[in-house]
Amino acid sequence: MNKIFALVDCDNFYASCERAFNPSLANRPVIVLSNNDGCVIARSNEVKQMKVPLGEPYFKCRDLVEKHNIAVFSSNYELYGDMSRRVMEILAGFALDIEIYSIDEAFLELDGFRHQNLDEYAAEIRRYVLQGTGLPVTIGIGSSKTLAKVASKYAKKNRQSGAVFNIVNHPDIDHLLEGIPVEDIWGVGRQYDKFLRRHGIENARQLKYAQDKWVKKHMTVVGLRTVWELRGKSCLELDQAPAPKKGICTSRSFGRPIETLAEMREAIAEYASRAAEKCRQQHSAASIMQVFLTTNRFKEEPQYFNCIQIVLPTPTNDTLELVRYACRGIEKIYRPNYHYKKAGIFLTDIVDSDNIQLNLFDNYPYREKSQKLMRVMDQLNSRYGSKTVQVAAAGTRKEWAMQRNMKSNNFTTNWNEILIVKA
DNA sequence: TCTGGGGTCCTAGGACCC
DNA sequence: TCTGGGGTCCTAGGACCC
Repeated sequence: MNKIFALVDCDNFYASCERAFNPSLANRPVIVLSNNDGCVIARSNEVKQMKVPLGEPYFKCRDLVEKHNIAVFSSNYELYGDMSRRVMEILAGFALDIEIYSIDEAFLELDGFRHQNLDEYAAEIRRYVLQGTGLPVTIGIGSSKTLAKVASKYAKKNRQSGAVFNIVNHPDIDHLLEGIPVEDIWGVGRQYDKFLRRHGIENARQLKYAQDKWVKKHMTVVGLRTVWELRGKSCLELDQAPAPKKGICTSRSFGRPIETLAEMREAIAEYASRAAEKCRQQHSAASIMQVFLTTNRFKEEPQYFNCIQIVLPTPTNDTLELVRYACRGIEKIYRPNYHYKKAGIFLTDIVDSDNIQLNLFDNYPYREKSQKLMRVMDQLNSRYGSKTVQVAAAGTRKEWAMQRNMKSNNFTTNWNEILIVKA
């Protein structure tokens, strides 16, 4: 029997999160910017209609912002992360199996509910999420994850048909697929779009009936799975317990160019401690650390990029240890007289932290003590907000830190910033 | 002035082994 | 002239996702 998947997708997630706590935005166009207030990464429907593309540099749409009185926000990941958690909690109550696919999307397996009216069931999910969080969602239902994605895309593009679209028993799926351009299919990016169009495949229906052999040859087994999924044959299982990450990256552009080693050391210490935190969160330890820095490639000035790989004597997730190696690394690749734009840390060769092979010549005498310290640090930061406790090497003034001049409050995670309702 | 950040999977080809 | 056959592991690069 065919499976049944639902894709629940929050509408304009970041923009909607801002709206949820600010009723005056209800009828005002909203955009949310990337780190450093660089690019537009979320747009309310009004802004989408103005044809502001995703990823547009902010400075290029300033005029439009002014003209249409668009509300602009720096990204507030603490808020979005917490709102996401709330949405997922509600969704988990509606299905036996759920895959949290991204911050604003989840797949539900609805096989067990096939005897119900799925459209009504989905509408009910939607009402609950809206009531519980203030966030609108769109739900697509299909017999494979790819078709569920297609259905949700269709619902978003054809608003008049509602925020729920069920493709499972659609009388003429092929006709519907004909109206879906290939680049709208999950798994078809820019390159494959160009390639397919060169070969006369322009919509989902044409891809659905492409030859298996040809697809596999040019789009690997990944592409072939997409094609089979379009045919309604489910090839992608629900992934309920995501594996720990195999690489952990923390990198950011600076609020202003860095021109001294001292500041660069601070920044890299901060990124290293953030990477260590992420590592501990998933109970991992890293065997290799890469440290990199770069100038601004958009500017016509001397360019420099470099990267150094450090093999750690013993796999570790210890902030103090990682910060020490990171600083040593950056000192080796730092060259004076450049304007640096960005730096970062990449941890790889990740292993389970409960299962670390200690080095016979382990030169870190405080390992056990330090682990206790890390636990306390993590607890404090989780309870009182991130960076309540941090390493001194990361500095205190941080004039290089990213700019978030238009950030909203952390309404749900910080008592001091909670929403106040006036009588 | 101003251009984000963090991941996954697959394949081809080279090194190396017996 | 002729120069095996079959593996595995690793890496770089290319595609994709949000």
